[in-house]
Amino acid sequence: MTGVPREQFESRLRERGMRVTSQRFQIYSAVNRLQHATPEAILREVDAESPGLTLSTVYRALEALEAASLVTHTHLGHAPLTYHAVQDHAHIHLVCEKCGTVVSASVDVATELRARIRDDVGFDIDPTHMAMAGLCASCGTGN
Amino acid sequence: MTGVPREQFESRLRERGMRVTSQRFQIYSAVNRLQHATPEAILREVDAESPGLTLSTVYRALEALEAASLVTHTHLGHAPLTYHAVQDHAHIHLVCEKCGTVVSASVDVATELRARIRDDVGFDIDPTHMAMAGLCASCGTGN
DNA sequence: GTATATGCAAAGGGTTTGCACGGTT
DNA sequence: AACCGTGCAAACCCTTTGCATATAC
Repeated sequence: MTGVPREQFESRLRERGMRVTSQRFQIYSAVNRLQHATPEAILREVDAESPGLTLSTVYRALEALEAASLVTHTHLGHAPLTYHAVQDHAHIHLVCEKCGTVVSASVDVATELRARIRDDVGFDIDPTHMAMAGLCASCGTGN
Repeated sequence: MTGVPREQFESRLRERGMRVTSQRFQIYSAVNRLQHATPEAILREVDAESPGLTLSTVYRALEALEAASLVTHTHLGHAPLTYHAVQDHAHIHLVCEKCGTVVSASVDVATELRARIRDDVGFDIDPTHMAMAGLCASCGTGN
């Protein structure tokens, strides 16, 4: 009852000559379950059910899963990297500089910006890869 | 022949009860001189002329200068923070994920995005604080 | 059987902190 | 004279790496 597409998980790894291991699947499942999954949070999540996992394994597994196009990461600023399942990743991350809250916005809001930057500077931005900083609704209004 | 406004430097610090020191002025000057000034680069730059400065002093001075609204920092992703004189800061940083080049764009390109995110999510973004990732002109065209 | 993943522990880069001394006010 | 800033060194957090063992193929 994990909801994670196991076949795709296996084929994407095998296509690249990578091995299917229980750790990788547990980590992949945890990423699918968690919201903004930091390596630490993934470790805790997996370790709660089946102890023995190591942080270095989490890092190496995430690297493998990313190479297999199963997950991506986003830079939130000073905070640790967060990982997402690729299919859940079509959103922009907004981090409040004051309270740290992370809000999501649709990638669509950046369509025009992307076109404009492409025209102006010839640079093709990926607005999901790096969060945008600012003030959230409650912090911005003097609360 | 530094070109750095010394009076403003002094008054902004004094207004906040902070002290004017030679290290702070050297660091502030270096930030004005360098492009994307990392703490390490600032240390090297200042230390070349008058040795003895420490990295921890650089960090603490930058914190002070930032509190005094003389400098700001930008997150470039995995790379160290970069500092800028506030008056030079009105630009967006575009980091190429492939070659690492940092390109600048005018803040104006994000005016509409900012309004849209404010309307949609009530979040007021500061597009200068965090860089945007993507592919630069040469890397994006298959070079 | 062979190559790749894992666990463990140690190292790495960037940043922060504690404390005594020195400089600014 | 009082307080803030500095230098030095150690600690910190996040991430990477080396090496022997275990596991997938």
